[in-house]
This record gives sequence, structure tokens and C-alpha cells, in this order.
Amino acid sequence: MPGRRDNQEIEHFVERFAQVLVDSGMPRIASRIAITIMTTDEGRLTAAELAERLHASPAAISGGVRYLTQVGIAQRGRDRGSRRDHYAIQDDWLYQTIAQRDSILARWSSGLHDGARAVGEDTPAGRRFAESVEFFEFLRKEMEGVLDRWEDHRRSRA
Amino acid sequence: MPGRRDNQEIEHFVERFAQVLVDSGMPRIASRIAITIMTTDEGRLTAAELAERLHASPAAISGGVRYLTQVGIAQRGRDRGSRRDHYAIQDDWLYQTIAQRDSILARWSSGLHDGARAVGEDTPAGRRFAESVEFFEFLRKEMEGVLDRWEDHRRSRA
DNA sequence: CGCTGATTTCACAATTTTGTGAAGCTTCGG
DNA sequence: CCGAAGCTTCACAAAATTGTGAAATCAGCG
Repeated sequence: MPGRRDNQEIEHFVERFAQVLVDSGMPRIASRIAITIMTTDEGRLTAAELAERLHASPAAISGGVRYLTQVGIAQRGRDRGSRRDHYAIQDDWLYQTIAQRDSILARWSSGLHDGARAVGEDTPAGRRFAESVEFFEFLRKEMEGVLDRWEDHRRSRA
Repeated sequence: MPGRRDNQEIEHFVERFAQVLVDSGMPRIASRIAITIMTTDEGRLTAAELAERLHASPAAISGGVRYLTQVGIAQRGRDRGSRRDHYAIQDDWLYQTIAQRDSILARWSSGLHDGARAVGEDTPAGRRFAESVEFFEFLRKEMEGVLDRWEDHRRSRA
């Protein structure tokens, strides 16, 4: 029967793509949780469902969702009449994650600025640092534009 | 005496900025090596000099420079008449590092594409994945433009 | 209120990462 | 060729990360 969900294939996908996110610095359990939720049509799961699908302990789920809610990727919620929390991700959480990279670029930029000061702005090494600062500042400005254009693109498609 | 190199301040800077790179996924020792070389006016150091400045073993240096040369950040070289290799970084190694992110975006994109297939392209979850694929493909195209504009900007300034 | 199920916290175990010391290999100069 | 300096490799130790089990806490319902 085509169109039937193949849970084993989904599990495989989750583990594989989780590694991609882990390589980008997201904690493993948080990556697995976020992707697993993303594979559901509703975009939400309870802690117990997550524990079952991921073969992980409630403690691990607890830690993972804490991370995800703190960085704004997931929100906790609870249905009326239920005792279980559920966790939902925004449809555009990957976009949000990329958008938040601006603060990372800022960190690089200011770090490099410190480098220029440390070695002396008027030295060859200092000029090398200054050049890098410029590059990262350029990047930050450009990324703004890129994200704006994506918004336009997306809206114009709807 | 102003303009004198303050080695202790430079050491502090190296360790601090190394953490920034580590958070972006670069191995610690490689980060420290790359930044230390960057703080020299010549843009190059020998393995022995690196070991001394970083208080690290020759083995650690060996592993670090192997990483750096493999990813194209540093090149090994040797002066005529010397027995020591030295390691140099490109002035634009940070630019190169960012430019290489394209392959990372590609990995995300293809991973998300797999996700759409795994859950079924015609499901709500599948559409969510498809949207993300589009976003990352958009990003890849835009980044090309951004880097080109940086090149122009840089050239026009020289 | 007190019971029950859900979630969090905490100490610890398993795993992974990272760097060291020592031995081995390579290369160059004599 | 030989000696020595420099570099690499390998087995292991130290440290950090990550997830578990069990106990504690919390929340809603009767």
C-alpha cells in the first residue's frame, strides 16, 4: 500500500539527519527530538511519545525539550483535560535557526576585533584581523538582505 | 612603550577566540593553532614554536596541523637549509571557511529532501520538509551572490 | 487534602573526545 | 651510510559529554 508511513524508514531518517544537526552544534537528543516532531503531520508529540519513538528515558527527553524551548525551537503546551505536556515545533524552525546565526557572526566579528587590538592595529597581523572583521560585518549586513528576500519569495508564492 | 606586543594578552585572546571556533565545530587544538599563526606578522610558525606557545605536545601539534592542511586552511612548507617544517595560513582562511559552508547547506538540503520522501511528499509533514528544502536551496544560491559581492567589494578597495 | 500519573532533578555510568609520552620513522647534513 | 633532529603514530590517560535510573517534585482530579 503506497502512502503508508514506513516507521522504520522514518527512524532511519531521523538518526541520519540528527547527525547533520549534531555536526552543527546541536545536542544529540535535542536534534533527535526536533526532527521526530517534524516528521509528524501535527508537528507535536508528548514526552511519552518521544521517549517511546526515540528509545530514550524520560530524563533525556526532559533535558532535550528544555534545550529546545530555551532556544525557541519548540514550545511546550498542554491540551485541556490532559495531564501530559506536548511539545510543538514551528514549521519554520530551521529558518529561525539560520536567522539566529547573526549573533554568531557578531561573536566572530567582535572576537576578531579583539584580536586586532591584541596584536596592535598597525601591524601586519593587526591588518589581517581588521580585514576579517570587515568580512564578517559585510556578511551580517548581507544576511539581512538574504532573509528579507526569502520572506518576499515565500509570501509571493502563497 | 606602546606598540610592544603583549604576549600575555595575545595568549588570552587566542584561548578566547579558539572557543568561538570550537563552538562552530573546529577541533580545539586546530583552532588554537590557526589563531596563533594568525597573530604573527609573518603568518607562519614552525611546529616547535607552536608547541611552545600553546604549551602542547608535538603530537598534538602534529594532529592539529594535519587537520588544518587537510581542510585547506594551512599549508606546510620548509625553508631551504632548514630542517623544520613551518605552517602558514592564508590571509583569507576565514573567508574560505565560510565559503566552504556551501557543502554543509547542501547536506542539510539533501537530508531534508530524504525526510520528505520518508514521510511521504503528499502529507503535511512532507510539505513541511519540502518547504525547508526550498529554503536551503534558496540560501545556497544567495550565498554565491554574497561571496561574489564581497570579492568585488574587496577588490574595489585595493 | 491525598492519590496518581507526569515531569524534573541528581548522582552516576557509559561513551567519546582530546592530548600525552614514548617509540618509531624520515630526512638531511656530514 | 651514519647520526641527529624533527615529525608522526600508537596505546593510553584525563576530561568532557551524554544518557540512565531512582528519587523527588508537581499538578490535577476525585
